[in-house]
Amino acid sequence: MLQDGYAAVSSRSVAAKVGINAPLVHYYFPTIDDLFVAVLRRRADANVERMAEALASEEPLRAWWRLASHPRGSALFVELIAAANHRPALQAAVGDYAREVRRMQMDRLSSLLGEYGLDPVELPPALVAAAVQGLAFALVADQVAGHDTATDEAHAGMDRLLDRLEARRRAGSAG
Amino acid sequence: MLQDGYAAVSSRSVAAKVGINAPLVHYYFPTIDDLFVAVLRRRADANVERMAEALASEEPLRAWWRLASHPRGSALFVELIAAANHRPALQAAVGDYAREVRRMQMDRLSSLLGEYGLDPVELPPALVAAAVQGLAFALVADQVAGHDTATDEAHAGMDRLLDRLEARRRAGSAG
DNA sequence: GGGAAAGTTGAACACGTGTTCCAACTCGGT
DNA sequence: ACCGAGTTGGAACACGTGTTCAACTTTCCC
Repeated sequence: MLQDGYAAVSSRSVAAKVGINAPLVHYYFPTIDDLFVAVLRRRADANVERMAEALASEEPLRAWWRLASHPRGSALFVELIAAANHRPALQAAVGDYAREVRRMQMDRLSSLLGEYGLDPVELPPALVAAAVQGLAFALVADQVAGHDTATDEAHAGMDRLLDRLEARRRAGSAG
Repeated sequence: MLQDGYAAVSSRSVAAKVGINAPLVHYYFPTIDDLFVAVLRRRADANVERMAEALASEEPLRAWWRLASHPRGSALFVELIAAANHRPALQAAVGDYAREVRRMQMDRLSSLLGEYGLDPVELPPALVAAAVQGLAFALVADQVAGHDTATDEAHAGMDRLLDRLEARRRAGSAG
């Protein structure tokens, strides 16, 4: 799926990949949509867990960013989101997942922004959450597509920004 | 394409849409890839122009944001980017376009960040550009997919943030 | 061991796809 | 009138798709 895009996923192609034949994948996943939804759910559940850990960790923002900007993980979600475009069942599942994660992030941010020295009025949680996620997606998407859009610079800039923010939070909690 | 996703675009479907039949679309666009590339280029050229205007306008950041967060425009690009996944020719064209736009944005930002009272060291142009674009994409994508991820809140927050930034720039240029 | 349940397969159906070939048509210029 | 270039349409090819069906094999329980 990461190699050839979601469009290359068919009952026969995945059957060949795992050494069985087509009808058997329909035995386990009656519909191809079911297959996609299962893949999404598996990955989504794992990610919700990891996101919870990240947000509860020592350096929440950095951990969140590391998770969000992880190439393989995000690339798969990009693919699934694209596939969801014309697959209502998958689209609904993606929506559920997006809503859950977004809620987690916003809840945590509401108490976290102050610690990082950010004004929650100037930068509301909904905006920060969407920005972090969107930025990560943009960078990952450009990276996997091979577009040369200064992603290195952006990544480096984000790392430095995180250094400063996490330092500010440490200083605040210490003082 | 916006209704049914890029996967619904076939020689026959577009032929039916314009009241001709399939071989004729191959007469004009020998390959379906050519069709996609043509659509991309048309839209991309228009967008490059609009982006140039936006960046040169009275309130560059707000204009940029308005352009980037425009639902129909961005939704089409989301679709094209997804389609590009397994269409090398289209992918290359998307890359060219992304690179051009990103360069425009970064060039302008390098002289603009200071005017907005932002530190170009703390927030390098590459990061800001990717963030704006990524945020817009995330919001538009969630919106068109119907995911309820507090996009209203995020939009409102961004509007207020832009108000403050543009005000700051006005004040700076006046004083 | 027997029989039921679970698992697995080959063949096929109907369909939509990109694309090609060729015949037909339109239409402007001479 | 006619001819040639540009344009359009019908039919078809080979292919991959989702899915179903009936048959076969394996596994497991009694």
